[in-house]
Order: sequence, then structure tokens, then C-alpha cells
Amino acid sequence: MNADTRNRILMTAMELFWEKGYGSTSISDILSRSQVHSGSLYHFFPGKQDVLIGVLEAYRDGIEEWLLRPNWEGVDDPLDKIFALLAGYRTHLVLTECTYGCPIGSLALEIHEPDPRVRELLAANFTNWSAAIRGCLDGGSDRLPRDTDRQALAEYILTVMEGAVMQARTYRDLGYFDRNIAMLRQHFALLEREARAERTVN
Amino acid sequence: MNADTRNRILMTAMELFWEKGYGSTSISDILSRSQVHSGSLYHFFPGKQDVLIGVLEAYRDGIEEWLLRPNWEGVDDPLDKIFALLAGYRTHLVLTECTYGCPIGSLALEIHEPDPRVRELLAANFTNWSAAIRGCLDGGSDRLPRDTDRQALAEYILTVMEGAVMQARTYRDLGYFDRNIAMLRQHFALLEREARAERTVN
DNA sequence: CTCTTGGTTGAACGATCAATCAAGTCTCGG
DNA sequence: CCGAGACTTGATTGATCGTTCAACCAAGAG
Repeated sequence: MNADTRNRILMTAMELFWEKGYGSTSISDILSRSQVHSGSLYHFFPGKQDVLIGVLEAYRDGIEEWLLRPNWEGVDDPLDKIFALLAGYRTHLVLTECTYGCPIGSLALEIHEPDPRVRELLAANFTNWSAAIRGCLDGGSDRLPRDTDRQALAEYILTVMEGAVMQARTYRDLGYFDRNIAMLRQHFALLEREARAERTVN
Repeated sequence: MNADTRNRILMTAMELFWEKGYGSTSISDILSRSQVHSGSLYHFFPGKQDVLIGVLEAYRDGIEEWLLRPNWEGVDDPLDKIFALLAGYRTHLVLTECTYGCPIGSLALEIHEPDPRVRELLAANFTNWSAAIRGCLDGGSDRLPRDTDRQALAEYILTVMEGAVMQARTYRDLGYFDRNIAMLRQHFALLEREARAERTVN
């Protein structure tokens, strides 16, 4: 099996879904940009939705290599890693003049009646993301209050990222992202202070 | 001018954009559900995008009547109002079996290259929403730390709502919404405690 | 060499899309 | 009763959509 053509299709589809969304990306958009002919595409993918599934699988399998590792290079402190990841999204916003949107979040909101397979993959991508954050929180658990629900906090950080990106993109203004992250930082500062207070009591 | 037909078109388009999104809603979807013929629609709206603009204007102008007033009935405390509004979104999620999405947020993420008018209206809707929250925060400012950036905090609450709805919808699980709101409540609890500490010092 | 398998080519298909428009009906002022 | 503007009707248009398919090609197996 020729994995080269298949990969070119997937890479191109990733780009286009990110730029224009799933619905607004036509098969012929994918074909012309990837220099592949329709017969080849349909040789590898039964239909358009299967291209989407392939893209979501690629995101799912590539989170470590393409998202976490680049953003965590040289960052050791587990709680710093969280804000380093968020800074990575900020960089994307800067580079795209606040046009960037989280590809998973955009697809999750665009696709209203998803095929179960698609929905599961969207959820799996969210789960992988918050699991990575969860790992950071566990690593820094000594600086958080003892009764912190670290899973919920990880999901909450995903929420803040998605909402912050959404607003920055809608307003075309990085300030909305920065202020949101500042609020999250404040929440963390309060949590860490609380944790210190707990420790001095004992 | 016959505002009845125009309104029926707008109401139907609101429903459909919310159910299926903008791109996946065809003009003929709107026509068949609203019992209007294409000529009438194009008599009132130059094109599909102008229907979207009409819908966004209706949301903008109806926030008080359709969103705030119903959710704030019988709620006086300004900070309680914030969580009453969030509870309203929770109710929508319950009633739709976690299929609900914030219509503005969904459109904001779906439409990737928006016409300036559309983008401005999406932003205006966000601004109105956070302005309402901002009003609550101002009303309860005596229970918040003195240096609180209440505008940023209002935007942050919008962020949390959007992210929480997004996750609950993607997972089809209300728990994701509830845990997110619980985290926000915790943040507020910490802020209020801080404010109390400030007051006792003086 | 032939046969098979995996992959490519690109014209073509039916469906659906947003949008048009000429002809018609309604309403109301004069 | 007339005329004019507001609104409705619905067939129709050309573009574009996702998808299909028969013919073709390249390379390895026997």
C-alpha cells in the first residue's frame, strides 16, 4: 500500500479543515492542493467523512510529537508546562494574526450531528489533551491544595484554552487571549497560596 | 413592509443554524420549514449571508428579553445572577441531551473567513454577554478583591461557559459542564475569601 | 512472458446548492 | 375604479458538490 499518497491527502485535509472547516472544504479542494486525483482519494478513503476520521486519528496519534514535545522543550517544572502549552497556542494566534482556531474545538462545534466514530475521536482528542495537563497537575500536586480535583482542573484548563482562543479569534485581538490566561494564572496563584497555607498549618 | 414573513424566516433560520450550523443549512431548508418561497426570501434578504446577519442582529437585540430576564427572574444577588445564567445553559444541555451548543460560539468557530459585518456581529454578541456579566461583577464588587479586573473576569466567565458547553456537547456528558462550573465556583470562593481578608486588615 | 495486485487517471453522473426572474396577487392611496 | 408599489409564486439556472467507474499503468510472482 502506497502510504505516500494517503499521507499527502491527510496532511492537505488537515490544513484545509483547519483553514476553512470541514463543511466548507470540498473534495476538489483537497484534490487540487494535494495534487491527487479523485480516484486515488477514493481508493484510500470510502468517502469524505473517512478523510475526517483519518485526520482526527492523526491528531490523536500526533499529540505528543507535534504538540507537547515542541512546547515543553526546556521546560521542567510541571506547572510551568501547563502555561508553556498555552503559550504555544498564543504563538499560533500571533503567527496567524488571530485567525487561528484549535482544529479540534472548531470541528467539535462545526459538526452538529456527528457520526459516532467522529464524535468519539473528537472526545478522544480532548481526553488526550486534558490527560497531558492532568499529568502536569499530578507532577505539581504538592503545590496544590490536597483536595484538588486534578482531573476536573485539567478539563477546566482545556475549557479556558478553547474559550480564550475562540474570543481572540472572534475579536481578532490577542488581548482577549492574554486576559483569559491571566485569570487562569490568578486562579493558580490562589490555589498555590492555599496549598502553602495548608502546609504551614501542619 | 411585511415584517411577518421576514420574522418567520429569521426565526426559522435561527432554529436551523442552531440545529445544523450555517453551512449545513440550505436556503431550501429554511424555505420548507418556514413555508416561504424563495422569491419572498430573496425579497427580504439579498443572499444567504444576509439571513445570517439578520439572525445575529436578532440575538444581539434579544439578549435582555430572551436570555437575561428569564434566567434572572427571582435572583437578586449580583454574583448569584452569574451562576443563574450558567445554570440556564445547563438546562439547555439537559433538555437537548447534551446536544445544545451556544449558537454564537458555534457560529464563531464554524465561520472561518467571516465577512467583516458577520465578525463584528459575533463580537458584538460576545461583548453584550460579557457586559451583562460585567454588570453583575460591578454590583458585587464589594465581595471581590479591590484590584480585580472585572472586565477581564467577565470575559473569562464567557470563556468558561463556552468551553464547558463545548466539552459537554462533545462528550455528550453533563458532568463535563458541571465540573467546569465547579472550578469557576472555586475560583470565586477564593476571590471572595481574599476580599474578606482584605476587609479585616483595614 | 503472463497474470495479479495495488494504485492512478480523469471524464462523467445525479443531486443539491444559492440565486434569479417573469408573471402573478394583494393593498391601499387617490 | 385605477394604478402603483409591496409582496408572492415556483419554475429555472449554472455552479459545485460528493462520488463512481472503466480504462490504464507499474511492478513483482510464477
